[in-house]
Amino acid sequence: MGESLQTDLSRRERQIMDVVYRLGEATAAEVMDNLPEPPSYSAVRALLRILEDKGHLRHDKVGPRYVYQPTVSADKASENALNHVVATFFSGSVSQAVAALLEASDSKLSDDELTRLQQQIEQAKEEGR
Amino acid sequence: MGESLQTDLSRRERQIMDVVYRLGEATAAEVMDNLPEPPSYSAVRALLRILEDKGHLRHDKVGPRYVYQPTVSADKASENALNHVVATFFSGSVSQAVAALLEASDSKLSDDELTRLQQQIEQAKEEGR
DNA sequence: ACATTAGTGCTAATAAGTTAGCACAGCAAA
DNA sequence: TTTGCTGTGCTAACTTATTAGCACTAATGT
Repeated sequence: MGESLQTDLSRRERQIMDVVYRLGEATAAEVMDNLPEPPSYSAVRALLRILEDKGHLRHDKVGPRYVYQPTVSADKASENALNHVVATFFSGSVSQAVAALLEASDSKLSDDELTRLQQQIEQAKEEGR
Repeated sequence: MGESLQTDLSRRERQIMDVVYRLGEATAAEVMDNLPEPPSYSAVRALLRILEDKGHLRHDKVGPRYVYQPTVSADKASENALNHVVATFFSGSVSQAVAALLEASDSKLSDDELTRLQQQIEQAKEEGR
């Protein structure tokens, strides 16, 4: 088990999980507002319940309304998502994926960020010994 | 328009596109072999035709059979996929995403690969001025 | 030429996903 | 309390996705 999100979920369910991860946690109304081709409020609520049934979400009741959160931490989920992309498009090569990430968005990365990355890589090297 | 793959496609359609991207190109039989919970051959062919109708795939006829390829290059598609993950899980921060990539798989990255990455970052810095 | 094999196209049935809309519960303001 | 607002639960319709199965075509070997 592992990368269920990519494989198990229907179109809408995935869209909703994406929104919840983007926001960290979200109410039905917030989810709806952040959905492409927004469906009805009722539809969103139904989907949220289904996702909870399937174990992907849980909710706290805060005030009168439900606030949904992922059951799988953002860390794990992002790791799964990245692994999936790496496997699908980069033959499992993390370094190629990183290269693509840098290339696709070189203008967006500040000098500071690049320097920070270099430090992280340096660190990874040291830990590797 | 842009990141349609993440948003537009149904579960099976997405699975199939993933397989085609993993393999670069594929026949119906190859797609079927690489699908989770493999559906019938007939089902796969139907889906391939639908994906072609929607403009995500095209085929060459090689010998008696069709070989399907993505209409969107792997480069573009991977860029879209990465951007989507970055937006969903890392608030748009490429550097955070790279960090996660390095961390999740530090054991898998060789010293050589890390060095190569550092060079790429160095290059990105220079291009940025 | 003929039979056989391996492929595709298509249509109709089934299954799954999605939606709308009504019923009910809680809370706040009059 | 009663009214109105904002939320949820649920069921039944509906739409879309998925599947099976049969008809057809092209290539291959005899």
